Amino acid sequence: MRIGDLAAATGASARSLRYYEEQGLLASVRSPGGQRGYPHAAVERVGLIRSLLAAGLTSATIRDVLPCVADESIRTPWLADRLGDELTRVEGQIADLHRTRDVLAELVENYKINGTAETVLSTNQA
Amino acid sequence: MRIGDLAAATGASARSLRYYEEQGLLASVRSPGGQRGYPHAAVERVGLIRSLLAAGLTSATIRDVLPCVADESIRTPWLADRLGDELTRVEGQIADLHRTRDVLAELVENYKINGTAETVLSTNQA
DNA sequence: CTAAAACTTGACATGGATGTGAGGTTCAAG
DNA sequence: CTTGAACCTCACATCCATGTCAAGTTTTAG
Repeated sequence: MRIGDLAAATGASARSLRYYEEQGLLASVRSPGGQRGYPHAAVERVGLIRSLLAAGLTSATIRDVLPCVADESIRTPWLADRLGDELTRVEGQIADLHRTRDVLAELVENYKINGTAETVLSTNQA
Repeated sequence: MRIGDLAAATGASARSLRYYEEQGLLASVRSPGGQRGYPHAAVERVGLIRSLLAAGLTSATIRDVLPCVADESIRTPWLADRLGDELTRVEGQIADLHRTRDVLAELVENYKINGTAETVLSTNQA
């Protein structure tokens, strides 16, 4: 598939797909004329990339952590640690987000009951 | 308390606190000489602001959504919707993050077992 | 009174992913 | 062959919370 198709299939802009490639996250084979071609599996790959980006991983981190693309498996224990760290970070992020959600829910509640939102708004540490 | 104290108490930089004020998120009373003073409750307030920022709300949104600071209660139904939207968004974000966490966990697992991470890496839609 | 620490405003810099536009090439279809 | 859509590369713009630096003022402690 060509870049436009992949963009349509993933929701990522063509610009972003080129960027992912530039960052070493996504491979493509070029047509004789120089245009990018992607295997069908690229759709999932892009989904993964976007998820990780949305989770706050930086493209450099993703490159380190994501298997292959370029030079397959430089499996250092350092890398394993890295992965673990990111996992921990994301889990913390989820916990924080949970608290934030509760705060928002509380706001919504107070909003409904009286119109004055007597915000208690406790328990948050960024 | 003065800005330095609040910064120390919250982990936010003085720069950020001034920015929050500039954006209408945080109030202060000025000393005769023009320096900012905060009530004790500001600590919690800043915590809340930071949580919401971390959750991806923009400072403009927070201003809209957070009770008072400036003109208390312009309680339009529009605002209630807004709040609800953000709540929904954050909940979606949590769900996505959950999936991402699982993916990361999978990576870590594969990493431990064999050294080759045969990434299946399914089920993600940004 | 004085020096140091803390604060003030203002402006410019940063990062990271993405948008955007120019100017040119390739591809698919008539 | 021709045309228009899709693509290419480069480069600069944007967003938004923060960092950072400069030059000046206020506060606090000695």
